[in-house]
Amino acid sequence: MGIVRKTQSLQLVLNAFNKTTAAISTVDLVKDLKSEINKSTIYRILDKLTDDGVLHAVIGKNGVKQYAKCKSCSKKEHTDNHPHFQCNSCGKINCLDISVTIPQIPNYKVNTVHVLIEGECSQCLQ
Amino acid sequence: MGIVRKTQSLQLVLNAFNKTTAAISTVDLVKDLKSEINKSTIYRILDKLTDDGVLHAVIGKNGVKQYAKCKSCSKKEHTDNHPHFQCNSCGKINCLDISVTIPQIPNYKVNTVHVLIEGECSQCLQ
DNA sequence: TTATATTTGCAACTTAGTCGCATTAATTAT
DNA sequence: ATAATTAATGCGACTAAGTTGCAAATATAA
Ligand SMILES: [Zn+2]
Ligand SMILES: [Zn+2]
Ligand SMILES: [Zn+2]
Ligand SMILES: [Zn+2]
Repeated sequence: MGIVRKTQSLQLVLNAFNKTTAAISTVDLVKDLKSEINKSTIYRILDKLTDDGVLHAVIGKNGVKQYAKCKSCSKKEHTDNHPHFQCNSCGKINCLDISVTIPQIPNYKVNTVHVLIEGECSQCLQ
Repeated sequence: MGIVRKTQSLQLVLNAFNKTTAAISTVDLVKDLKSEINKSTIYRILDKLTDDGVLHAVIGKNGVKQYAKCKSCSKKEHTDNHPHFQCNSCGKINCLDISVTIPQIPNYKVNTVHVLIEGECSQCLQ
């Protein structure tokens, strides 16, 4: 159930993600594109792009979902499993290129690990 | 702004958390106590218990907030910083007694690390 | 250009969470 | 024990995020 047709709405959404390396929250995206795209459409496009391995969702520290570009994922699977950093000052989330060691836990079968690091980003530190 | 008076509603909420080691979502708590406590009251009590270091909030994989008992926190600070495990089958979140190594990241000031491990819990593996 | 199937906009809806305010109940003082 | 004080509660109204069905629009294939 991914993207089939190259529509104007799709282009606008993709443009938004090409303007920044940071993740974008659905709410912000809906606000930014309010005059051009209906919110239902935005939600639907984000879902499809996630299915296609173009975007991945990140849950921020307050439980707010944001989306960011994938680097090496496909329709088949999201291989792109990395930690994220969220700044306490500006709120922005960025993907991190470091790897996480998946801990083993007795009696549990570990599947995926979500790591969200909180702090101050390079922009805000200056 | 923590708990000041020992009310019936407070007791009911505390009882709910004493019945299980797992985290409880606000929605479930509101449902379970619907006949006894108004939902506004539940939200307010959860906030206060969090301020008091009795409970801590955990954001689940879908961004849903859940609460779990703290082990060694106080009104002053939540020292209780540990990873959590969420089961893909039953959805339950449990606190983990393992420690996380906080990675250093160039140009960023790291403050807190949230680790959510997804997989199958011991109950569901049987 | 026409036919087709996907995508979109709209409106209505659901659900989580918040807020102000009058009432209730826990605690303190008498 | 009773009254006074003040925190906590219930209620209702509200906001905001996200979802859904369906008719109209638009991208693609024929
Ligand atoms: Zn920042
Ligand atoms: Zn990422
Ligand atoms: Zn389970
Ligand atoms: Zn915990």
